[in-house]
Amino acid sequence: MMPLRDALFRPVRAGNAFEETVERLMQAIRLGVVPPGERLPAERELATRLGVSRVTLREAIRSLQDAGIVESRRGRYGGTFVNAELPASLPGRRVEVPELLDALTLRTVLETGAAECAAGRSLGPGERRNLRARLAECSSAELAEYRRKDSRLHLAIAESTGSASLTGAIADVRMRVNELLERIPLLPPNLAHSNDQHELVVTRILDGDAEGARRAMAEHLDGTASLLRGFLS
Amino acid sequence: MMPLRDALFRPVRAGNAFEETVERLMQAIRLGVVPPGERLPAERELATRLGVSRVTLREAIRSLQDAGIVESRRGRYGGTFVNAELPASLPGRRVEVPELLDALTLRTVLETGAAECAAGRSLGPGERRNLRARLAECSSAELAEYRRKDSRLHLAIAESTGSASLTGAIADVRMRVNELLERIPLLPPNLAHSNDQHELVVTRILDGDAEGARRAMAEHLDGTASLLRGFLS
DNA sequence: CTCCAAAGGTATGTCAGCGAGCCATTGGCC
DNA sequence: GGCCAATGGCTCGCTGACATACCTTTGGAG
Repeated sequence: MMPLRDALFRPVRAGNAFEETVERLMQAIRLGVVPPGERLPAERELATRLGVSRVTLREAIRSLQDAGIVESRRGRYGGTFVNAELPASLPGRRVEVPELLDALTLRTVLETGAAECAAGRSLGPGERRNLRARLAECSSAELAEYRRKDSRLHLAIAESTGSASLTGAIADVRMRVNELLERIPLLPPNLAHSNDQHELVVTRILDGDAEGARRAMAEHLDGTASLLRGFLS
Repeated sequence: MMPLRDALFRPVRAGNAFEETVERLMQAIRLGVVPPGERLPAERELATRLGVSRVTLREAIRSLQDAGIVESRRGRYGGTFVNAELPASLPGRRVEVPELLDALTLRTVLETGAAECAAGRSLGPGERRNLRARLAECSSAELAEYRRKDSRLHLAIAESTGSASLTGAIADVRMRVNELLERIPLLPPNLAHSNDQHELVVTRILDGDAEGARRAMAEHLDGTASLLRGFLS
């Protein structure tokens, strides 16, 4: 049973401002939106965009520095840069099965919906190029960087729905699922299969085949979903 | 263009604790989860569930009292009750078109996905009864209470996916869309048509016809979506 | 009738988070 | 070589939010 009120009277805030800020920055880095070597926006601008004070943002950045994830340089053309070598993430807490199913359900709904929606729009040349570029990056990715490139492709698909809320929701759920995926091994055969599926999804989106894109995405997601259910139950 | 970074470096918090708490309470009331005449959870419990201090929760409740939405009674078996007669909501701010499309896109993805997912599960007798009850309530609703009963039915569908996150996301997006819908008139013919579509969606969910449930929900949502696009563009 | 449990109402001390301003460093431009 | 704009680094006072404790009201149980 999952009473409706539990879903509505859930916590208003996921954590304090500091924690949520760290979470956001990690999201941008782990999902490959700001790749290794690149610079985050300047503190003053980033603080404004995140709706957080510069002091709080700096505390968050500081904790990423301590974790070896970013480095800051002063002076003009300075800034905060994502390290080229990202440290392996620590194993998180134990995950309950209901929590897992919840995340997987939401992911399926959001990502299959996004694929269908993206295919149903008339994409601009920039968007089409973006999709193809992310697909190529993903195919040629090493094992160590695969999850990041994979997420980056999925986010590109989300982005091409034109809905910022949808994109944000997908980013959030991907963070939840990736945290779980990091506990199970990533094997080259899975990776090759995944690339084939990506190709199919992107092709159908570019062809405007909404129903086909949805089905291809559903099949793709089912792969990791059943892997996860197997490993964590 | 909707750069990916805009979707990720969005504000960490939608407002201060007080505002977000008011929003949550309004959500429960406007979406019909706590119907007129019923009692909210006790302050101490509600504050805990919302992850907010009792002082802040009380400020929020106070502002709902001032707006004539709830009333508080002291003593044992007292509490905070939703008023039987809810005041008409004030016309909100002007809405931009991109914001509208964003909300509608997200709604379509979430709700068609939820319908499909609900149909694909084996629902328990309680869930089946719940769906039928909400459907009946909706059919027999007066104009004034239609949006609330309608939302309550859609939330029951969301709930029967078993995913709390999905249910919460649907509640959020419905609040956004309802705010827009309140600016356009609700006519009896629309209402009758809507009821037919509801019936179709629920029937297909109960029959386990996932693809059909999705299509029926998509059609249902298209109705209000095109109405909205017409009125607000 | 009395008591008391459960609910709302109130007060207070503490701390996180904010805004604003200033300092320190750096590298390109003139 | 000197200037200066853009960046990170730092400080201080103010306010919102919180935890905690206590008070007041109410209606049923005994």
